[in-house]
Amino acid sequence: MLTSQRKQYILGVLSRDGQVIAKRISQELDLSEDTIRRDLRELAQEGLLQRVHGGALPASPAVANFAKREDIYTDAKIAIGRTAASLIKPGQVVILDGGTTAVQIARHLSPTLQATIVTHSARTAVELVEHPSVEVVLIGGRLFKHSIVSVGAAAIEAINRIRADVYFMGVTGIHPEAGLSTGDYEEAYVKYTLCQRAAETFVLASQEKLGAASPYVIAPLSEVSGLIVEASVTNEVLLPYESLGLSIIRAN
Amino acid sequence: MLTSQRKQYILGVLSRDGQVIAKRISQELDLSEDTIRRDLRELAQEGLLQRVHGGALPASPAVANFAKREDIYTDAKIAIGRTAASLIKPGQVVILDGGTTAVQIARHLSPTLQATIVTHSARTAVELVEHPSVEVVLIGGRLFKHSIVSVGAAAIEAINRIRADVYFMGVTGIHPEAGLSTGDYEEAYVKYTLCQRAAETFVLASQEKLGAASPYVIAPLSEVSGLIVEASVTNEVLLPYESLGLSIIRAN
DNA sequence: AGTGGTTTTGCACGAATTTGCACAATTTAT
DNA sequence: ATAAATTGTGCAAATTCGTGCAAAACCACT
Repeated sequence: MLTSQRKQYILGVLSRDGQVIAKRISQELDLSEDTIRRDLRELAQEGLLQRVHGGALPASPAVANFAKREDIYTDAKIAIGRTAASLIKPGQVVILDGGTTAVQIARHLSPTLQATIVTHSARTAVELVEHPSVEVVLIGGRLFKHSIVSVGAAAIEAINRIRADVYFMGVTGIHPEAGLSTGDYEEAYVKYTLCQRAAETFVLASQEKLGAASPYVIAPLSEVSGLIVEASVTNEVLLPYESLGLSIIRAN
Repeated sequence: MLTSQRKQYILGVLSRDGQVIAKRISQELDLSEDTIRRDLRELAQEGLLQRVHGGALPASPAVANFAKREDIYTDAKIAIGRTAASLIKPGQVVILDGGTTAVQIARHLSPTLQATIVTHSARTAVELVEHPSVEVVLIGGRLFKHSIVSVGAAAIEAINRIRADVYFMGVTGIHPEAGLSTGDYEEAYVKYTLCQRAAETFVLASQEKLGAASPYVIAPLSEVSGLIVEASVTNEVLLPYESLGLSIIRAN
């Protein structure tokens, strides 16, 4: 990777996340922290970012506000997305759901990762076009406009042709007894089918989803392998899920 | 290998990979790094690329992106898009292709139009989410990243389940004898199949496509109903197409 | 063919750049 | 207040760069 590309990458992370953490970049790119720190120093010299202890922030506060405006950019979703992305191993076939958290996963895939990403979300697919080395399989069907995902018989049929290693599922409700649920009937079927076709399923469980239930049940919690939760969730809240045998992955 | 060929090769690598690494090129072509460096220096002098330590990057990534974005908004494409949109009647099943002109069609659909839009372009599908009353059917498959469309066996199979009233086809070449052509092998098959499944096919024929030919043939001109061209095209240029019995629709 | 001039190419060598490590100083967190 | 993390600096190794130079290839013309 060329030096100027690396700087572009850093600026990309900055505009995506609204912040840069030197240590994290060095891990993502497999370079020493010294090198990243040097880059940050130079970029700060050019006025492209503001150096702070531990990393960097956008040069002008206006940029930060812009980045945070959409709800895609909440810290929790970024953290969950990054954590989910880090679970993917080279060569795996991964199913990404629709929704803003899934978009964050797509954005945080290691730029050198070689994998196949299956998605029924046109939004996620468009995001993945930027990634140089992942193969993308798009599931077609009737478009459910609210969340820009394919649903219906055609989608189910296409999904049943796939066998994936892992599925990152987005939901609107996670409840110890009611299980996983969402707000659309067709979408619930699609999510259930995706879950069936993946060896492991992890649920993207931002704070407000825990303990909630939506009208349409996707599957009981026994069908999934674990939850990816934000760091701030208390152990107490997670207890019922742990006792169901789910592995809990904390994002950081 | 001739010097100018080598430079072409370097530019080819640059546009494919988005980067050039001097050492790698010298190994691939079995030449000294000095020679490659000289080439890079000269190409940079001509403004065809941007020299960086270790290799080279596109002349100006910002400019390239900007041009790509700007590309959607040429007057001709807007006019063609608006004209194509006006041809759609309520209740029809319409196939929209990928490409920037198709996006313009999507944007110019009457907001009260009730119709079904079939597309294999994730980009076009996302655009149509804004439209309140059209039903969208997304064709899935392997994602061809260059144009963000689904291709491959899965796409062909899904398309064969459809019967549409009209298909608006985008191409890169329209030639009286060579017929319709495009730059990707798989994409040509998808376009051909879409054409077969539509009662009528109109080709979105911006000025520069007329008389041009690309490597992969989609279909002869006899397979389509007509061309939608921009207003400024001379009658002379259109004569060969009219004599083939194609109806010519002028955008305005 | 031969010849003189130009271009291209590879090599040598010193300069510049990049990168990772050690270490001491500083900041942050517990 | 003490421990942990982060930072800047100096330094050495590796890579890359530019320049000068000579051999080879190519070209135009006789």
